[in-house]
Amino acid sequence: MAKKAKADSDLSTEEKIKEAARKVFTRKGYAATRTRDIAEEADINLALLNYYFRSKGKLFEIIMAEKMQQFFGVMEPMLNNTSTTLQNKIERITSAYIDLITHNPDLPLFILSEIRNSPEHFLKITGKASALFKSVLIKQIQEKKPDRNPLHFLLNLMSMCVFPFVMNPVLKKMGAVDEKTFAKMMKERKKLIPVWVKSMLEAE
Amino acid sequence: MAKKAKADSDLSTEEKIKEAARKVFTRKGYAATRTRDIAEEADINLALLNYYFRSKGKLFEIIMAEKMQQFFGVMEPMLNNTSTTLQNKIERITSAYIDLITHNPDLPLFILSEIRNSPEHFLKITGKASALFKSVLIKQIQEKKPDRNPLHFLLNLMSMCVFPFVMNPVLKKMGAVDEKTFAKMMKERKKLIPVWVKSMLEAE
DNA sequence: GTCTATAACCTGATAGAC
DNA sequence: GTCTATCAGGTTATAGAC
Repeated sequence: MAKKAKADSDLSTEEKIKEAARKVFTRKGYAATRTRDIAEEADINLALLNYYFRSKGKLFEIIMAEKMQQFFGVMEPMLNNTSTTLQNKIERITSAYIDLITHNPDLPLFILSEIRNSPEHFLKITGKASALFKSVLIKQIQEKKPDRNPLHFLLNLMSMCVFPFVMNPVLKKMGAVDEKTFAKMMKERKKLIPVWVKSMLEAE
Repeated sequence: MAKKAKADSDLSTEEKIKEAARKVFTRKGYAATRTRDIAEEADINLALLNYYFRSKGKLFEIIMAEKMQQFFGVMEPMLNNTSTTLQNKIERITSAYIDLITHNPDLPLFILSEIRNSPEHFLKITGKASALFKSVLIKQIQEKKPDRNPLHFLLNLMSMCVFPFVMNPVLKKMGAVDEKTFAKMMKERKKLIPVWVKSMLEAE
């Protein structure tokens, strides 16, 4: 991720196709995407897509795996870090999610809707739950609220970070926010969400 | 909504098609849905779909309008109610959203992803923002936190109610929750979310 | 590796019999 | 109103020339 300044024409054909596929698949979803859209976006001949990736489905699987890693990878480095406080972990996760999705606004809706439809692509995430529940992060939450399912708080954290981006297109079309206001709000939320989560963990 | 016990065979052909369209469209989205899927689900002949609704697109518009009303209608009755406290409004909105989506699990992802793709279907929600910002609900939030954009709190409320349902398929596939646990958690959240929102409004 | 042309298939929609 | 048969158009994928 050091240098992303390369123009499309500097990339190999294969990478140009992948870059175009990332863009089109995440924006429109698998079903609404035509291989022609990808070819056009990549500025290459349609036949080359099949030459490099065999099929639309194969290309999709590659992009999907990549995007799932991106989306779920945010929490991973924080799970078993024993040298940070819970509050610090929450701050880092908040910041990482808001930064990631700010630069990939289509990511959450893509992941969440494609996972629901395609029963094949998450063999890679299956079974990660045990690792989650044995994590340091979960233990730190349980110390604060031993009688409550700790998933509640993880869900709240993710909800408040991710869901506003999912609502953003709707809010815009309602005229409730413009792009500038939304960006400003999400920047504010980097500070606010950790405060809110803390107050939730102390509530009742 | 008094009696939903009618079997499919009791419904008119037109209503059977609409019922099937609700199910298939909300589950798979517009692009991934084939008119043949709907016909099969409705147990009718494919040609009848066009006989009653002219086209796939026309049928979709009907279902979409219905579903948008369902989704955004939840908040409407609370917006300008002058005889309830903020806390009471939050409790009612929470309860209404969780009940609605419990019975229509595919609703949020359907609304949110179809709105992003189709630039035609929300002429009906466009411009509702002014009504929102002039509402009693917003004023009551501003009384509590005058210096903060009140949208933050509405977003938090919706996030915590809606987003867990959107994550549910993922959580299931990870093995993080089973159906029973999830249902139990969402029932708990009816009580918890209002408490959490209250603590957020008093934080800092 | 890249292109053109086309095959093979799928999907929405309709014509016309009943 | 409902059915069968079929058309027209679009989409993925490949064959074959360069």
